[in-house]
Amino acid sequence: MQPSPRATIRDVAARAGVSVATVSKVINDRYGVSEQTAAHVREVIAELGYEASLVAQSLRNHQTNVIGILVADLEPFSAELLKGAGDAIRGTGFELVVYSAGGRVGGHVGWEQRYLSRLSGTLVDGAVLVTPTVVGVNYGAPVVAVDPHTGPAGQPTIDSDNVTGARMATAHLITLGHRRIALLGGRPDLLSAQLRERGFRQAMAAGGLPVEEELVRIGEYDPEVSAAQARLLLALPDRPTAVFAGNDLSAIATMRVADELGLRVPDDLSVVGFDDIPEASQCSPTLTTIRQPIREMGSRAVELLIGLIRGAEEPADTHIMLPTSLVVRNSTRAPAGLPPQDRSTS
Amino acid sequence: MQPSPRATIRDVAARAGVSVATVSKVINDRYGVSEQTAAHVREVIAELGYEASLVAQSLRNHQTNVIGILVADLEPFSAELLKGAGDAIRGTGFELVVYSAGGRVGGHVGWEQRYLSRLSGTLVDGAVLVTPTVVGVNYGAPVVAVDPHTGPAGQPTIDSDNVTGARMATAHLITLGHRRIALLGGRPDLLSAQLRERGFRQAMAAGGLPVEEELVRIGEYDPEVSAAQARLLLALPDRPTAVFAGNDLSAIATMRVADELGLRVPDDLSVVGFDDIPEASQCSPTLTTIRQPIREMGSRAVELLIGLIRGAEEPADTHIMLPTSLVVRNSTRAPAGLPPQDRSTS
DNA sequence: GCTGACAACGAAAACGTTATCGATAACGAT
DNA sequence: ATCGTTATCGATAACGTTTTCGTTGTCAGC
Repeated sequence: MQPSPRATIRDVAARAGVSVATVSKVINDRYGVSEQTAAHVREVIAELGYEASLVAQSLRNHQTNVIGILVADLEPFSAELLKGAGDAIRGTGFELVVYSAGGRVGGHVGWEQRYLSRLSGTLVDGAVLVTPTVVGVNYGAPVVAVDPHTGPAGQPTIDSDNVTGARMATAHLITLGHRRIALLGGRPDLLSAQLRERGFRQAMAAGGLPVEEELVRIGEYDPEVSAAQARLLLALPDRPTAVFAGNDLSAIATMRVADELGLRVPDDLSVVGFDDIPEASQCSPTLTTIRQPIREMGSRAVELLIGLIRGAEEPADTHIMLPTSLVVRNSTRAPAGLPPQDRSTS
Repeated sequence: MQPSPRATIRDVAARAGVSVATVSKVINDRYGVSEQTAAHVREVIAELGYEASLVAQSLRNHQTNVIGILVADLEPFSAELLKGAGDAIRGTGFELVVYSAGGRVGGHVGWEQRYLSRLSGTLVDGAVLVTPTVVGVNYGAPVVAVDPHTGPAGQPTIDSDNVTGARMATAHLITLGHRRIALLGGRPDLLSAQLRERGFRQAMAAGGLPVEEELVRIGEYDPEVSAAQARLLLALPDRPTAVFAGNDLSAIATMRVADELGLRVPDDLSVVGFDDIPEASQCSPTLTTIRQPIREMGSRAVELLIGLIRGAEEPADTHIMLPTSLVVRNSTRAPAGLPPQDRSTS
């Protein structure tokens, strides 16, 4: 017993003894059909288990009620962002489809364009681009960028306050009494990495501390690369007493390296991360970090996008910047020899 | 300068001086058009930047070339599975759309049905269900289940060898010399949790060890719940020297609790997990665990599904079971007082 | 009993494709 | 010249909707 090949609007019309136009009106709550017949049609619809074909509707209406979200890879940050996007989309009548480039982006600028040209206007009504390498391109469909590589220009953008966050992280370490503070930066081509480095330097300057370039490394936001750099840092003759890592993944990798080398966190080394991904509160020791409201960034992105799709005339350079905050956990402490002082800075 | 409203096949036909039928044939490499005109049409297509409307094609062809993957939530396991699915789908001509229930499933049996009825036959050609609560339902479109709650029945299914995995994990601990071994099980309604408990009991029996029911707890695969249970376990007067956790998330939570209580892993407590999610090799200490080939499970699922969509007549009870393996890292050791022995069991 | 207004409904075009099938032309064989 | 064959191409119906607009019926008001 194979299932009957799916009822169409014509089947419903025939069965209810009305025209397809009437059925359509009932479905869409359009004016011009008596409550009596409407009720009857609804009965038949339920009886047949009819559901309108999204494909046909899309063709007719020139919109698919689907929005796409493009990510380079599904690391914890993207996954968290997806959750936020998923939260925001519920109840809006839109569906969310996720495209992952599967991590094979590899510094390839413009990966998102390949996807979007195929998709836009035919499969999705708009898209959220996560960490796009290119902004300002006209894709023929609304697009909002989250945490883009390049500065906000031409496209609505969402990110968090990277500069202030980095400043808070560094100030926290300085307040604890650290003086030799290393920076394990992100990928230099990413705007967020540049901003975090800027915040770091600002805080160091404000604290009257010189930035020793020897202690500024590039971890590329990647656990492997960061681990290698951490190994170098901690092998230095006059090694840093604290590390500010560009993201939590790097920070966790750093803590692991410290552990391998017999250094205890936070006793021998303080570590601060950035992002506050779920793992930050799970690992041991739990990680002091800068919280980005990742989920909210996801939510706001789809809300903004849906607004654009519905025709809202946002200025092209809308830029939503969400606040960051310091979350103090167990990976930071005053350096050996100093009594612990202030623990709250934010 | 707004973008011209997207070229249609008719525009191409007009510009190239041929009929739409001919253009269609060129696009789909159908027989019946001379190489000359084909070349010319291709030129015009490039010139206009024409891309066929996926929506119109879907309506006409009764297939969307999209497959859906439904997950309850985006925890690390699902995310990893998605990557595998993404790998497998590249180059097949299918697109992958991800639906996440956003974690609000909450033991609600049948959440997947709501989604699928709207989707199948209209937005997707088939679907992969991750950890579905219901199997054997006819959705009118091909479906394959990954790691289902209930036993394999009526639907092609993919999972890993949970029983053997759990047996290996437990045997590893027994070989190290542990005798008081606790089980921090998963959600009792999940088949995988039941099978892992079975494997645990088999290994204990094989080792001649009694299972003390006091040491068998339910962690529900959830970090919070597991942490609470771990606290109880480790506060026991005669506390276990080793814990076999139902998944890595629980194992990591257990290690954190141990840390809080001043117990050192692996010196004072050995911990084994299950899954081998990326975090398992990142945390400190790194986690001894049972590796499930999660990505491969994702790949195999979409391969199987695409086969079904293409008309392959798989028997409805196809059941692919992938092997598990023991990965020994730094969270296990012989109990205090005993010299370390065998470290390799697999 | 007419007219006008209004509510309820349906016929048909359109959205952008693809498949079928008939039309035309070219050409070799009879 | 006629026929059959083959290669190339185009007109058209269909896929399942929505929307426009015309048709019909009803009824109040004169």
